Amino acid sequence: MSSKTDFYDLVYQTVRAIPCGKVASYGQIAFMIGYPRRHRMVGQAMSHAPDGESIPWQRVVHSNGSLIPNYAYVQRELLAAEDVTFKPNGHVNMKEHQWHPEAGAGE
DNA sequence: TGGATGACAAAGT
DNA sequence: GACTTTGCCATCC
Repeated sequence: MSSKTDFYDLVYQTVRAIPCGKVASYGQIAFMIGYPRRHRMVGQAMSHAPDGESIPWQRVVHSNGSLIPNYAYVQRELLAAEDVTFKPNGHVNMKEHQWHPEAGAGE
């Protein structure tokens, strides 16, 4: 317990708990699992995350709604399939799709 | 052991 | 609204 591995595991479970058509920011996830200062670790957790575990990493975006520069193209396709809408500048409509854990998918 | 790096965030420009 | 600088924490060399 209280290990970095557990932190990653919490991230994976939280990300996996994101409902369809919703997105969450790194800080949002880090905060809800109890580590508001570890938003960086969330990103690293995703980097080390097993993409075979059905982890919707594409639902994880910047607090600003911008996608991951290196994966923006993939995210856009995946999120578009999730019924998520984008702004004319290519950013996610956080206002409409930001995940609210207490609104239904609460831990 | 110490320095550099990274799928970032917040504030400032 | 988009870019730049600073700060945070764990991992890699």
